[in-house]
Amino acid sequence: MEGGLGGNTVPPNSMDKSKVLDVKPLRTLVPLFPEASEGTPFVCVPPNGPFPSGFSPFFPFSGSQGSQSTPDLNQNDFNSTAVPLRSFRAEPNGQNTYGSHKHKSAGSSSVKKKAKRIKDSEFVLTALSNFNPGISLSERDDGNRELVENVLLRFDALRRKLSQMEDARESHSSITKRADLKAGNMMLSKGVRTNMKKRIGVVRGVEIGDIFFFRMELCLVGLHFPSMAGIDYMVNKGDLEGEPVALSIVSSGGYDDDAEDPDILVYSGQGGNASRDKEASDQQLVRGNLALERSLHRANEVRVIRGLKDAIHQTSKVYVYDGLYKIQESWMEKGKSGCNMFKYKLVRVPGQAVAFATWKSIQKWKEGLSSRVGLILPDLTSGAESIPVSLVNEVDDEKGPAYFTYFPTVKYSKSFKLVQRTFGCTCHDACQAGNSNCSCIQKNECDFPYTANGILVCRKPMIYECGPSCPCFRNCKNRVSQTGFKVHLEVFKTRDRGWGLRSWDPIRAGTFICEYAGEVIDEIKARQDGGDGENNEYVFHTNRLYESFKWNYETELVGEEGSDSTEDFDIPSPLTISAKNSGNVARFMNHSCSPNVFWQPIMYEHNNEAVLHIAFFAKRHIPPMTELTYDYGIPHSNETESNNAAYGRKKCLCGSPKCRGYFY
DNA sequence: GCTATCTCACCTTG
DNA sequence: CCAAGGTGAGATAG
Repeated sequence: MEGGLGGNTVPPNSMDKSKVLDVKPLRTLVPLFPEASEGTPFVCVPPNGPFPSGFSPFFPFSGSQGSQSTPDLNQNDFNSTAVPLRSFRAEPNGQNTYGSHKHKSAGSSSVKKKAKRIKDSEFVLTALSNFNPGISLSERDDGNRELVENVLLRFDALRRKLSQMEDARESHSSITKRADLKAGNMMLSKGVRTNMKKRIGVVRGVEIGDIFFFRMELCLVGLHFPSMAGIDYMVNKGDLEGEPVALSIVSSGGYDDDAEDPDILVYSGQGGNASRDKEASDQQLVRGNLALERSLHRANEVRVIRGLKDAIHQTSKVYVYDGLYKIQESWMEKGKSGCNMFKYKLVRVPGQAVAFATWKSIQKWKEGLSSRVGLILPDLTSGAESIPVSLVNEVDDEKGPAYFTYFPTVKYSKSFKLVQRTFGCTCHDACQAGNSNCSCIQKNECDFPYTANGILVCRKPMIYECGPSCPCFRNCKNRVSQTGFKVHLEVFKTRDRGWGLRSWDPIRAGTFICEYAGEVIDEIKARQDGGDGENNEYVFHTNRLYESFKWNYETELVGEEGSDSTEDFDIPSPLTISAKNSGNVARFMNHSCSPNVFWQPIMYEHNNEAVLHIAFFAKRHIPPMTELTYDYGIPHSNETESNNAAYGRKKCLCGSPKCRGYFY
């Protein structure tokens, strides 16, 4: 699923590709491509192949009682490492020594220690005293895909909320702005975590190619525990020698360890750095360095997490889980300071899904050092967006989707106006998060809807942005969805679902992706127009039934009263947008029953009229080259019955374990 | 031998 | 560039 670039290029069920056109900028052309009845993106083919690997069978955990038997099918972590480590054998008393905290009672030692640790931060303790993490003790030890995603989702929701609260405070500098650490601490202390048991090799539920944006996230899902240190290891006291074993490393680019080959990593040992009150010194063969040395001899697999600069937020970092490596050799060399440094050469275990290699390729495409295979058009928007959108087909010889006019936003025809006369704010610089006088912020229940770097904090029935009618600066932070998309998108041919949309850049949860552009039409007219069902593609409806999901933070975690409100919102005025003739990249987003993108209504002023837009945001962190999908929803039953033809059911090929089997 | 507490270093983050 | 910051290994004391 994730990071699936390349792979096997099996030609799909072949359609007639002979009617392919010469390639010209799409937006300027009149539609002349085949009838929608042919070459429609939503062909009905039985799903081929099994579910994506790493998806353990669906296992609901929301029931808070601890279901003891976590399904453990093929992911036996010890088997898969295939390295018989003596230190892993049970001790005489049958206990696996390290990390496997004993479940004597709810107040096990580690929990007690945590509680003590945060005792001075009464905010956390009082707010959380009755909190039920919904994760059983056994699930805390050993995770699965569902749990990992759940933990990451909850962490980020909390982190965004804490960021928002920090942003709103008066900015005297003494206040710490480390929402990531605070959120991480709260999660850990309340047991919202998984894979707590330290282990060599595979971590259940974490897939190769998964991305993270904070070191705390690595810790919460059990991939790499130290919040700063680059080497994680464990010392097994049952082992006579008491030798440490390296488990995982984070390569953050702090030391220059660059290799051409993406399967090779030369990693520097830890320590010896000069700091404010310390001279550079020789590295010592202790801690992590010792563990890596021992792991070289034991030949155990080491997880590698590669830290890279985030393409969208230049100042921050992305971490990519790049799978298992083995240490091939180690040596010592003089660093820049003239002191001794340890070096470890790690080689990727063959046969694993690609991850970091994809990133390397993308980097080369961007720098123009290598050309994108299957590239049809470098920019199908012909410059209508500030960032080009590639059109690519690596699968067959179809030369492009049916023609349409590229139009970057939503068009309201004169006869149809969803408008109310309102006015924007009166701020004369950039609207400030804590400014209670800004009327645009007031409309958002006095919460600034975005964090300082433009990430959506919460889903809401409506988000009010500052608009063209507001006198505030154009770079006001409350204009996220109207300043064009920031990720490098690509329209590509999928294997069995027509054309799809994906991104070259890694995308954080809450990132604005694009809006749904097109012509606003009447729902009734839409039904008439869409008479044969096939024409119903490229239409977006707000008034369908959507599967509910939880994305916002849990109110009890930040000490707010009241139970969490539902996130099933109604749109007061239903909106139907047709992108059949003109639209933007959003029209290529396919349906999935486990989508990674959701939509959010946004309103802002234009010529003193409030206009509604539909904006798409990332539901979770999305690795590069992962298809972007959202839930198309289900038409209300009276419509499906009376208008079955217009809302033709299509077989769903999303492949998720929760697949409903069809979509509309 | 065990635990509680302290100190320090760690490829952090904005 | 810097300072606040969480974690856990290791040291020390009881």
